[in-house]
Amino acid sequence: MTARAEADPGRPVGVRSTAQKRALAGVLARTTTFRSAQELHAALREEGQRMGLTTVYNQLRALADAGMVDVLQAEDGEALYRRCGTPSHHHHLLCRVCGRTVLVEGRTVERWAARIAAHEGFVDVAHTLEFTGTCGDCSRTAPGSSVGG
Amino acid sequence: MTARAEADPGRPVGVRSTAQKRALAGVLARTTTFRSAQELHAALREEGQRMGLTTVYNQLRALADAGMVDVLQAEDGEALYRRCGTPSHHHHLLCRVCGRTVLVEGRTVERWAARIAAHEGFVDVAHTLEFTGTCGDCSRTAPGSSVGG
DNA sequence: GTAATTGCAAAGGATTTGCTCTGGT
DNA sequence: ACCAGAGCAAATCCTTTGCAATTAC
Repeated sequence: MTARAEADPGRPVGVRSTAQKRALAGVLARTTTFRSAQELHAALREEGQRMGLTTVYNQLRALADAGMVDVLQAEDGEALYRRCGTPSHHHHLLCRVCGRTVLVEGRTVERWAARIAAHEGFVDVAHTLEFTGTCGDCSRTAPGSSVGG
Repeated sequence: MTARAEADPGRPVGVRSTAQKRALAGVLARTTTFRSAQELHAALREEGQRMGLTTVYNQLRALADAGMVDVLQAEDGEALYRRCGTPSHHHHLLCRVCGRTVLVEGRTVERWAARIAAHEGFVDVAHTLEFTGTCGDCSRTAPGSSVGG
């Protein structure tokens, strides 16, 4: 999905403030890379937080719905989350080795999508666009993978 | 994924010809829409073929690796397959109601991806781009879903 | 006090793996 | 005969659901 439900960023999700919500928000605030629900859960546990996996999933979904975190699908299908810094719609270039991400502003696809939709008579068109590659640091460090052939 | 392993289309995958491979090839040949491994398996079973789910997955993966079928991820994460008609890299606009797909030639993204990769110092950059919407027929038939708000 | 939240346990669903039997060549 | 390939059963993995205990307000 692309542009989704909008919400006022900065306002807590849900009606009550709990230690779990705060803890998760804390980890997300301190993290700059995309992390899976499982990783976040593990991280929370490591720092001594009492936190259930279910709650992590619940919270993450709520945060995603509220537009407060970005969600992307890793190549293996796992969902990765990160706090959303840019409110506008955008995409990411993800390093498959170190997980580093670069923001990619995507005015181009947006327009393209709209044009195609109109041309084909489709409505409610959403798009998924993700880039995965090996960043400069990692391609120098890690061997292997070059262009096929 | 973008450019993948290349193979000679038209040549059977694997060394031996089996009834299962032929049956799967048959269904794929007769189908114009993307279908999940599970659906293909069910279809094969219905027409009386003796076919195991495992085999469907194995074959599908082999065919995908050989570039003989297109694979795309549905919104719910399920993988969908269809025989590949166009050898060149392309994308799809998928109707989330009836499953109809429209081919989208994507020279644009290709170039864009290359430019971004170069600019950010990434190598081996692949991309995933999918469009989902409701096609004209379905938006007329099925109610609901209009632009959010 | 009351309902939102938490989170364990179990379910669910796609895909893979272990391993043995079958069948193509 | 020999090994690629078929396929059942069980295992994985991520994610969701049921539901009772907890706790913010």
